[in-house]
Amino acid sequence: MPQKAPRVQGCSVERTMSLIDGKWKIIVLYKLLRGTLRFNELRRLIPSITQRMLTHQLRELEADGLIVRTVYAQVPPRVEYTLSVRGRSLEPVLMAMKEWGDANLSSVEAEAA
Amino acid sequence: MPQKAPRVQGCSVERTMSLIDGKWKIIVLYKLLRGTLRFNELRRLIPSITQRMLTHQLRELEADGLIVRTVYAQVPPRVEYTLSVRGRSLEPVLMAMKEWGDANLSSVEAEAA
DNA sequence: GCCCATAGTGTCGAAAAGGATACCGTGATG
DNA sequence: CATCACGGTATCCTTTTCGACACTATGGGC
Repeated sequence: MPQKAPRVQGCSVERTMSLIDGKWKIIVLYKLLRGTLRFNELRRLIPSITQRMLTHQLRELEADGLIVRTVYAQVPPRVEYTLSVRGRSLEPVLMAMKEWGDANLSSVEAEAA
Repeated sequence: MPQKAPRVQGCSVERTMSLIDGKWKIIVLYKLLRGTLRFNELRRLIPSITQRMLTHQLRELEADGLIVRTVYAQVPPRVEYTLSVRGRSLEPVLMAMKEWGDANLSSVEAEAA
């Protein structure tokens, strides 16, 4: 691969990781696999995230073209988040993680305890 | 799923992410997919990582049971790192990431620029 | 008039991640 | 005798991450 790295140098795995850095983005993307969600729906699905972090992660995901943010100019504000086509293309990665977690997490915890 | 979460609460994707947090671990695991590597071999494969970070990440991966660290009591120190069985079971996740990166990164960068 | 929900923003500060540099012991090389 | 490579440690520092909390505007319910 030629040295055309614009933001990060390194292999494709390294550059992929730079897009989904932090634990939150993967989780947000995973929750959105099921379909469009509003801001507070995401908050309720990920109880351990704070408002501030969720906002921030959503903005970064939007900037990276992985999700689409739609604002409805209503009296109670309504903002919907959807996976973009590119975001949805991450589905194999997300599903691989979910399946690995389902299959391995309990035993890892038992051994690493 | 019952509330048996020992370290992190949340879904399996969330708990999986807590094991491979940070950009380095995924990359280290990915490099180790090809086979056993020594410390400085890993350093050369991941030029942007510092010694300190590599050491730290390797220790955490070892503590989580994803890699195996073998020390040979030789005069030039020789330490080899190998994926454990559990670490190797992450192969689908790692390969899904690599393939996504290969397929999507250049266009993402073009659009997000 | 006051509190609720929505979808955030702003600020503060702690904690963690990450980088730079120096240092360790050993044996071989020069 | 000085330097090198190996596989790290130790220390210092900056940057980023992340949580807690307060605050915003709007309209509706009480």
